[in-house]
Parts: sequence; C-alpha cells; structure tokens
Amino acid sequence: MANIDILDIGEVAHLTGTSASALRYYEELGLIQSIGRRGLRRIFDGNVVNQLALIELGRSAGFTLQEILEMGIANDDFGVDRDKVSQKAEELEVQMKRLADLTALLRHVAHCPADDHFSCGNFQKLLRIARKRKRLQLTRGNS
Amino acid sequence: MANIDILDIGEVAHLTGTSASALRYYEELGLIQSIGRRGLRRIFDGNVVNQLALIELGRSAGFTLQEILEMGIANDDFGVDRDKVSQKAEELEVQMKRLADLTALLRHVAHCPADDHFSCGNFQKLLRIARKRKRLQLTRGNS
DNA sequence: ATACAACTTCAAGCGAACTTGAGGTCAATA
DNA sequence: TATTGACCTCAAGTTCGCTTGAAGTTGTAT
Repeated sequence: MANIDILDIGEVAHLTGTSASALRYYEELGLIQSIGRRGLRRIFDGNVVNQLALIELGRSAGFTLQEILEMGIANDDFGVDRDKVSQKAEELEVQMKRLADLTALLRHVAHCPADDHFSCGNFQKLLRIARKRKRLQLTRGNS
Repeated sequence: MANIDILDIGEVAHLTGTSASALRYYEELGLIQSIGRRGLRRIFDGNVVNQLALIELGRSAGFTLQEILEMGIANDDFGVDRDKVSQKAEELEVQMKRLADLTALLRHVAHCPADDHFSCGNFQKLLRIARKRKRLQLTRGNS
C-alpha cells in the first residue's frame, strides 16, 4: 500500500486521465516534475494531480503548453508571473466575447429562413459585429 | 480596373489577411471555391471575403477546418446542417463557461497572497468548481 | 528464484494547418 | 515584343502535442 502522497506514473495517469507518455512529455517540458525515482521509475507527489487539472483546464481554454509554462501556475517551484497571468485572464475575456459573437451567429444561421444566409441582413449584421470586435482587438493589441 | 465582385487570389489575400497559400489549401478542402480561372489563375467572387471572415471567426473559436466544413456555414453551395450548427452553438456556450472558470482562477492567482497557490483554500475552491463543471460536461457528453 | 507487468529511454511517426521551395506559366505593362 | 511579377502545381518541411514501437530494466507477487 503506497503512501497516498507518493504516486507512480501509472497511478497519476489513472487518477487524471492523462497518459503516461503525456506525463513524461510534460515533465520534459518542465510543466510537472517527479520528486524522485524508485529504481528507474518516476515517483510523483500527490499535488501533481491538481497541477494536471490546471494544465488541462488551460489546454481546453486554448492555451499552449508553453503559455501555461510561462505563466508559472502549474509548476509551483518558480513563482507565478502575475503580470502574464493577468494578461492571460484578459485574453480569456476577449475570447469569451468572440465566442459570444459566434454563438449568436450560429444560433441565427440555425434558424435563418433565407436560402443563403450570406444574403440575409440579420446575418450580415451579426457578422459585422464580430468583425468590428476583431478590428478593435487588433488595434488594441498593436498599440 | 477589375470588377469589384471579381477578385484575384492576391486581392482576396490582401482584403482578408489570409495568405494565398492558405486560400489554395481552403479551396482544396472545399471550404471556399473559386468561380473560375483566368488562364491558370483562380478568380473569386466578392462574397468569399465574408466566407473567410466566418471561417476565421470559427477558427479563432477553436473549431477545426473540418468542423467548419461540416457545419456548411462557410460554403453556401450545400445548405447548412442546422442540427450541427445548433450543437456547435451549445458547445460554444459550454466552452464559455470553461473560460469563465479559468478566468476566475487566473484572476485569483494573480493576486493570491499565498506563497504557493495550491495551498490556498480559495484557489482549491475555484479549481474544484472547474473540475466539477468538467465532470458534468463529460457525463452529459456520454449520455 | 522466477516470471511478468509496469515501467524505462530514444527515435520515429502522426494529424492539423499551413509554409516553403523548385520549377513552370501567363497577363499586363513598358 | 519582351519582360516581369504574380500566379500555378506538387512535394517536402514545420510546429504542436502527443503516440507508438523497439529494446531493455525492475519492483512485486508467487
């Protein structure tokens, strides 16, 4: 019976749904770290489960592994980069607006009576809103 | 002076910011279509600009080109798959919630006073909320 | 003591979404 | 008419996030 806080790579994989090969890859990138070896085998601290949940959440939000690494939120060894983290939070809010725009567009298209939605005024209006937001975001991003 | 409705691939690229090579790739996938050739050169209808705006919006929301193709929203030749479009709208709403969860988490981490946010109760609470949402979504997805 | 399942490394492969490069064609301008 | 620059095709290369396979090691159960 292993210590609950000391996990084998297979146990981590089972608990998190992340494959062992992905875990080795993450370790190579520095996203997670094993706390040692038992023979050749990596052993992990129980907190890696939380780290992986956070990594997965970041991935599902569209962040790359590099971005997650650079924020320093998953890897607790080096402190977080608070500025980068705030900036990412803002990016997420921008992204949420994009998603809202596209949701409105899709909901419209799903019920649009026009044969060709491109010739529908309502559709064009929604598309214009989305493009306008994009332009604003680009302008801000460049400034 | 070319007809405003007839565009050369270079003009489309310039108007949309999508590279000519990407446009050829999209055509190969069936996402857009040229309305003919002038010699070897593709010519496009002006509406391709709208189609590309929609494609880009979809891409930035995280959809793959295949998903966009299957919805039938960019390519107006075949009608849209209204069910698929509705389903994608719902996926977007789920995704927006994920982003909201992660935004809250990041905003917290950016200001968390604890040395290690993993040992912060507030952080753990936010992480639990996110993981709970994920579980609910998985349960629904499988049913 | 022996078997064996689970681990190890390292290199190569994969799908998505393009880009790049080589070698060729052609429409428009000088 | 000659040039030239924007286009063309096709094949191969690139990045990301892994997976797969080969060949070897080892902790654990019998």
